[in-house]
Amino acid sequence: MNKTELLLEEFLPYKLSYLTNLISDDLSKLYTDQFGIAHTEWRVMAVLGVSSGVSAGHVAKKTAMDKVAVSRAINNMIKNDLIERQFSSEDKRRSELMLSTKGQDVYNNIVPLVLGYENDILSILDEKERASLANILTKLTGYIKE
Amino acid sequence: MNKTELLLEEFLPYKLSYLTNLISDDLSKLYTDQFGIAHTEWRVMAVLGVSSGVSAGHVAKKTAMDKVAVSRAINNMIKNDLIERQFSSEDKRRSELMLSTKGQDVYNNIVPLVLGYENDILSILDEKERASLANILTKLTGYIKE
DNA sequence: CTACAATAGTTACATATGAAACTAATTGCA
DNA sequence: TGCAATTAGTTTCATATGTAACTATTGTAG
Repeated sequence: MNKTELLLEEFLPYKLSYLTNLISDDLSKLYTDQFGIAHTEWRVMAVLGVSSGVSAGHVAKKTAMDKVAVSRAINNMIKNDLIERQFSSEDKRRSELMLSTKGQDVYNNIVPLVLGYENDILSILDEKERASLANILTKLTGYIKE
Repeated sequence: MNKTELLLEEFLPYKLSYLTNLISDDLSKLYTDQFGIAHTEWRVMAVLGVSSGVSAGHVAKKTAMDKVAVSRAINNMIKNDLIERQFSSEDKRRSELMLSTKGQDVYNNIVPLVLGYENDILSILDEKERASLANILTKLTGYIKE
């Protein structure tokens, strides 16, 4: 028996989007208020924190941001001494990005905050629910991406 | 044992946001491409589709949009004959909104499309997983809103 | 009553975002 | 080779969004 009526409160895309926005707002407080890092910049930073030397294109793929947004974030972060960039000697188009000392320091400060936040919200779920959530999100994501 | 390292792929806020964006992009294709309805406008429409005569403020609460966005969407939709507005006789500030005949017609066309989409993506989950997902999202949302 | 606070909605401005066109470098293949 | 197609990243422009200030109306304390 399929639904024929649309109630936002019970509509999965709406519920997902609502929760995502709540979390996203909370998180951005953590890095924007205290470190002046914009949302897009944080995502770039999160990639460079684990994989140094990668290109802007790689960052775009990892963050699911478009290349324009990534380009802007990167140039801004370079201006603010958070990132260092060189261009590959084999392919002068390709950038090689890494966090600067300052960037690494900011990153080291933010990571525990955001992990702490994740930990906090996951605390109302039991072990089984957490696993189930992760599993379901992965399943849905995989399916939608075809 | 808490994590001390941040891997985007395993970070709940990221996973949620990623999936939400995929779904949101798919959905917006359904109403933007075929009906020229913008994302914010669709959310307004979704509220008016089930509760007619409500105010802009009410729509804002239901959709979790801010009042400026709602105001803009409404005025645009009025311009496009999707919505009719009168102002309450008791309180001349408060608007009373309803879908126009055209708006109702567009709504009637979109609802089955978005419900069909929801149905489609939920099809890879079994009954238990669906219930679990709904339950967990509600739990998390409730907790974060305090 | 009157004046001040609160509320509904709009406008203005500043910033963010996305699509498309562009530059520069590299690759591929006739 | 050498020229078209591809790729990495940037710039431009048009649109979207959020914050704060504003208008109009209603509520309320004195």
